[in-house]
Amino acid sequence: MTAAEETAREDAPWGEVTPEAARKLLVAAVAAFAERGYHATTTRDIAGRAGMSPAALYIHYKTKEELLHRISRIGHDKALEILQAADASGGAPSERLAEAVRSFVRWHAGRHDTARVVQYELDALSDEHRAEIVGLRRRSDEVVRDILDEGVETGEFDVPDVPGTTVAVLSLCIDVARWFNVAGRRTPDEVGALYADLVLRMVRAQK
Amino acid sequence: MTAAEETAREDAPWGEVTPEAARKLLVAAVAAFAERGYHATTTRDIAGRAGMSPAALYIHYKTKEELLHRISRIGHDKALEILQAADASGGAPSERLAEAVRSFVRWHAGRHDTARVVQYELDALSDEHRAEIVGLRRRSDEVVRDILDEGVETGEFDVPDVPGTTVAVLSLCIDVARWFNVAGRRTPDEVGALYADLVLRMVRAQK
DNA sequence: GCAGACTCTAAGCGCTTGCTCACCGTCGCG
DNA sequence: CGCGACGGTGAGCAAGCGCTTAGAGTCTGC
Repeated sequence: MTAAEETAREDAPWGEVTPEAARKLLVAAVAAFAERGYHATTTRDIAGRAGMSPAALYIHYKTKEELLHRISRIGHDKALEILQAADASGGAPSERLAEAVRSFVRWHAGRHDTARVVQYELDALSDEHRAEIVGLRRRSDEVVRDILDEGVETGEFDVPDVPGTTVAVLSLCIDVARWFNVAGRRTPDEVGALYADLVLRMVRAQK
Repeated sequence: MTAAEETAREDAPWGEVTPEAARKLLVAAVAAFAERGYHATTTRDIAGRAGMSPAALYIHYKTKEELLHRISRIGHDKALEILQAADASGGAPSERLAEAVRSFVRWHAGRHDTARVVQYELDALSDEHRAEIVGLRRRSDEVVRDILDEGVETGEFDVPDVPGTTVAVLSLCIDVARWFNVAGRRTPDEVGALYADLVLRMVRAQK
């Protein structure tokens, strides 16, 4: 992939899904799952939104659950990538923590339809697929926990309970996908900034 | 209702639901909805868990959605009551905020099956029922926002964005229902104490 | 001791669901 | 030009869904 193609792929969220018909179906499924939930969405609904017949879905995906799995997998990869990028950005633990929260929240707000499916439809996955996804989530956990540990070590943070605070920070960010509303007053950037500040207060970061 | 009956009702979560068969069906529905979600749960599943035939459900409830509505209504009443009780307990804003978070979180952890249904199945309600529930949620919002406002006024809190912080505090508490696991290491009391501390840090409460 | 109300069941109706299959148009290629 | 591969459709199947109905058992009040 050239640099230009890579940039285009970053800008177009589902650029890695080909051919185009498969991507159209997947985008339609994200919208439907986010709006009504996985179980309340029918294959006819997905195909209809994509402007295709119900049978077309089964040319590109074996089952409806495979569609959910592909969405969940790509979304979790993206979420982990965001946290890792923030961690790799360098700087003091407090800077990296703030950047992690800011960008993680921005994604959950800006792509709240995708995030809602990714975060709240785990139970609908098959046992194998769920196990795979849970592994990715554990790695996201570790990125945040490691930053907190570092900050405690340098004395920058005052956190008596690192595992508990890790859960709370991630929970706070993830739940943005549930309540965020495009019609609301705040932009994803604003929510990201607010939440980064709140989390720095939680760990009592010393500048 | 005598004081003794009131106490008994408090201890038994669904004590206000009568007759017993209706309560058994409702308890079964809470378990099933929490485990698999509203749409993935069948009326046969609910009746089976209650040890009854599918038709029995329709003697006590007009539809499956009415069952969800009763659960949601009772749960939201309880949630609001918890927050109001904390607010009415007197004391400084920081004490009332801590008590509100502590008891609200304790409920979301201890009754995480009920809370999960109450907080995450709103979309499955009919338009009228959802509107009623949304009204209750707004009142819960107001309790927390008022405490924050008071604390800012007395100078006890340092909160630049009260509406945003209100959303964050409630979101943090509510999401406990999603991740809390009985098999996990923490008790509801412990999570409540941890979260009360984290929230006091978020508002930079001065003792 | 029996009428009537109440609670529950067995059976099943009409419909929707996830998914399949026989078939068809449109390409690239020898 | 003929032909196989590919990506699509219309129709429909088996299963499961929410919910209904006819009738049976039980309990209460007179």
